[in-house]
Amino acid sequence: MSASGGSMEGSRAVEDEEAQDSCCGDEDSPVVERRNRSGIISAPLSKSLKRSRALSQYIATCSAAAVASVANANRLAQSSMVAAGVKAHPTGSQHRSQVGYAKLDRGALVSGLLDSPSGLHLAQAAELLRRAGMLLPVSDPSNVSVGGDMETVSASDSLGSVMDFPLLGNGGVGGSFPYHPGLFIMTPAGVFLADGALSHVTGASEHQQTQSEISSAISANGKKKRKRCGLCPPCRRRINCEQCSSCRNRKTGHQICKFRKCEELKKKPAGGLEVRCLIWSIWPLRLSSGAPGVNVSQNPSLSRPPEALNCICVSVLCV
DNA sequence: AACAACGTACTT
DNA sequence: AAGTACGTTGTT
Repeated sequence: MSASGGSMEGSRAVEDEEAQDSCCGDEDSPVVERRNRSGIISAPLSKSLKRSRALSQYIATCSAAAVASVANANRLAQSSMVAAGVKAHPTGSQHRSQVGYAKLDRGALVSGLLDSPSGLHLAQAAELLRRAGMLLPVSDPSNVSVGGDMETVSASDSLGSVMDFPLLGNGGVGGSFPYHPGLFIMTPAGVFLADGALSHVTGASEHQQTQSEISSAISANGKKKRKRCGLCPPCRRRINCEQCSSCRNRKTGHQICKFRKCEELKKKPAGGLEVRCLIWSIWPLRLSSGAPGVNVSQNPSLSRPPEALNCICVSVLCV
């Protein structure tokens, strides 16, 4: 790149700063004044954002809080389902989509997660799934049938099936992962498992601890303000440029610096809530790496970016 | 579509 | 209460 010019400076500055952050980590290190090439000082954001972690940590170091969050989300999602008049039992098509978890290669997904542009949620999802799979035995075969006759799945059935998501297949000690993909919901606050599937492994205190977080992530009327992701380059930028229109018009505009505007918040919220199903989030990873049984050329819809898709189960939960 | 201004949720 | 910043709406 030999391009130079005034308009490029801003984005280059962001990239430079991002490069710095990514190599040094952004953990709770002492506040050290850092400047990017444009001389912009990095300053702390809110406390909540201080706790952001490097993506790899979401894979390598999983906390018990993740499991607690899952348990709390269970109840919430369950009540949502009840409100929507939806049963937690899988439908026929859902049943078909469950078979075949075990065929998948776990390592490939994990590496894919790490490479994902929306890595945080995917990494969280991966860890969550792995943990849940290790913690729990298959609960109720009549409720969720997994790991059986996967060979009966047709090519057409593979559209939107879970057979491309290895973590759902090899959960660990217990063998096949016992939860229907529709039970997973993703929110800006993380990935959650619905339908009380984990309620028996966590205590009431943990339940209460994260209840407020869940409520924040999924409010009843959907008008809750979204929060910045804290991980994208703009979010990691820590000082206003003081030159963009937002900075210049801060008093009247009430807008964050344009260089700090979260990439996620720039996108339109899907269906009032930014909730996507794990499956669709991981989808492109498997497509790009040659998902077994998936023929993109015969199914053009498969090549759509996951951002444009919302999981069916999410629609049920949020509509 | 980009921008500006305002209302207001949320945080400190 | 004051400051910050997201969501919405009107204007260009």
